[in-house]
Amino acid sequence: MAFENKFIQQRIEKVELLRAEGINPYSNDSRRNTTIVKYLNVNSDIENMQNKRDENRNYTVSGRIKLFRIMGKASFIKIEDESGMLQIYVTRDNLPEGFYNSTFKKLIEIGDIVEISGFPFVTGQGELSLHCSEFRLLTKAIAPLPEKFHGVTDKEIRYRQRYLDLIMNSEVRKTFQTRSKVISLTRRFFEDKGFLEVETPMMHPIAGGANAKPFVTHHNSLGIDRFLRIAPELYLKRLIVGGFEAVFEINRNFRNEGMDATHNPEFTSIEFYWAYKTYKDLIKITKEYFEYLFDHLRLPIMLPYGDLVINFENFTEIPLIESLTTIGGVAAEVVNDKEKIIEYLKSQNLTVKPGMNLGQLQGELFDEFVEEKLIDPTFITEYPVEISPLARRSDTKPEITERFELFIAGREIANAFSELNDPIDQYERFKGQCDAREAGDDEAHEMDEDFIDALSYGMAPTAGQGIGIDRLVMLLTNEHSIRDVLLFPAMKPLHRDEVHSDEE
RNA sequence: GUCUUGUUAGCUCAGCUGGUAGAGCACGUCACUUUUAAUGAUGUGGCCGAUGGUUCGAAUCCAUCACAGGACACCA
Repeated sequence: MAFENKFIQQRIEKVELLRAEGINPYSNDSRRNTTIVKYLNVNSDIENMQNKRDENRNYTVSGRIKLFRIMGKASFIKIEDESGMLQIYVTRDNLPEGFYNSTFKKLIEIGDIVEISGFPFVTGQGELSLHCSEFRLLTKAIAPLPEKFHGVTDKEIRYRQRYLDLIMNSEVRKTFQTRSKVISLTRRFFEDKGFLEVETPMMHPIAGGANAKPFVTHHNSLGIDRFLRIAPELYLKRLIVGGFEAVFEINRNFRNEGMDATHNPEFTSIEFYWAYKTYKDLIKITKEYFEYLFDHLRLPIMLPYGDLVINFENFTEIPLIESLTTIGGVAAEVVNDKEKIIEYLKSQNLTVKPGMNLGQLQGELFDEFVEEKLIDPTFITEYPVEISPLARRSDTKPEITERFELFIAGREIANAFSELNDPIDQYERFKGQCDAREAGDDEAHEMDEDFIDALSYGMAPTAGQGIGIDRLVMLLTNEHSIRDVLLFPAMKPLHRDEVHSDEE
């Protein structure tokens, strides 16, 4: 039941006492005329003044009370707004008769949002503060804040009640400010290159564009199911067919899979498609993009990430097959022989799913022996065609595709390729995926005949790329769980009986 | 999905081999007009995650479940 907690009860009584005194505990007429950081900057000259004060200046600031120190007839409190923290000096004799003793000391407390007017001065301890001459309550908090020193550290509380985390941990706010900047810079970078931002459907009749299981939702008036999109790829390519030559979309994808430190059911990506370009051009623009981000976010080229230091001037390129031997340490005679790969994987105590083709086995070798070793930014190129159902074949080596994935800190950050625009080849590859689906691979692509129709009208040679924004932000903010870069990460419901279940 | 660790006051945490539950902060009362997690005195505050079991007796031992963290498996 709401409000049953005894501390909350106590505070609700204070709300009633305030109302009885004619004070609105949820006032709506804020008169703030500066932020805390501006106040601190504008008044930084006070400490050089003779009395360390200037009673002719007057400012009104607002914020949440974070610390409350009563010392008889005077008090120090600290209030915090989005910009920073400020100390306020409150004395009985500078406030209306009786206010200090009966209202300020009794009914105002940590967590309340207040508005204070007064003049700047520097305390004996040397802290620039505000000498209060007018004190107003703006919003009463009836729930007590967590402990002032340790704050809230319980991850479950931090994720489920993110607002509390944000109140108590100012560095969390910084992470999300950085995230916002990354998205805004990404948008500006591509716009400046002439890309058009577009929005394509989130509800798909066929979930395509990636190997993943979709969420299903239902359209009542049509009486049909729809899939939450797993990727915008096939729609963006239809736009290239339609004549747009450079498009991008920054938004959510949904995948019906497990959750862990690097997976949330909904995640943000940018996908961009660029006509008359190849994956080689994408490598160039990707390097440029990182340079742009690092420049505008003022990040060091030698970026610390956990125990690692990543050198963002050391971008390298290596074909996948080559990486298996030079980085993965797999013998050269093994990597192109299906039977030898199976033998090798088994010798390393790895289970091999039956029925895998050569390309899939090479992918397995890469995942097992190479991926985690790619710390500095590495473009792995030339992917086997079997694991790249939407990518264009190399003109000289038809068994591989013009594709790369970018790895940083042992993790995939981007996936890109010259797009397959041969409608018949695309049709055959979809059919291959359908066979895999029949054989039990529930993440294989489905046939999308409308997309084949689109390609039949001719899509200019095009290169396309997707970048996982969440993982990119993790990297740039030195966070190691995707939940720490999502404001409201997916959590299981606390009480099963409060949610609908289709089990009965 | 598997393994593993955790869940005790609003928050941060103690609680040993089973014997009626503890601290700090917060909150209440008192003192204090330059403090820095202010200080001193004093008091209130608990369905020990849930359900079963073992036992004369369970926060503690056992089982099941829920949620969370970590690792592995799969994926981006």
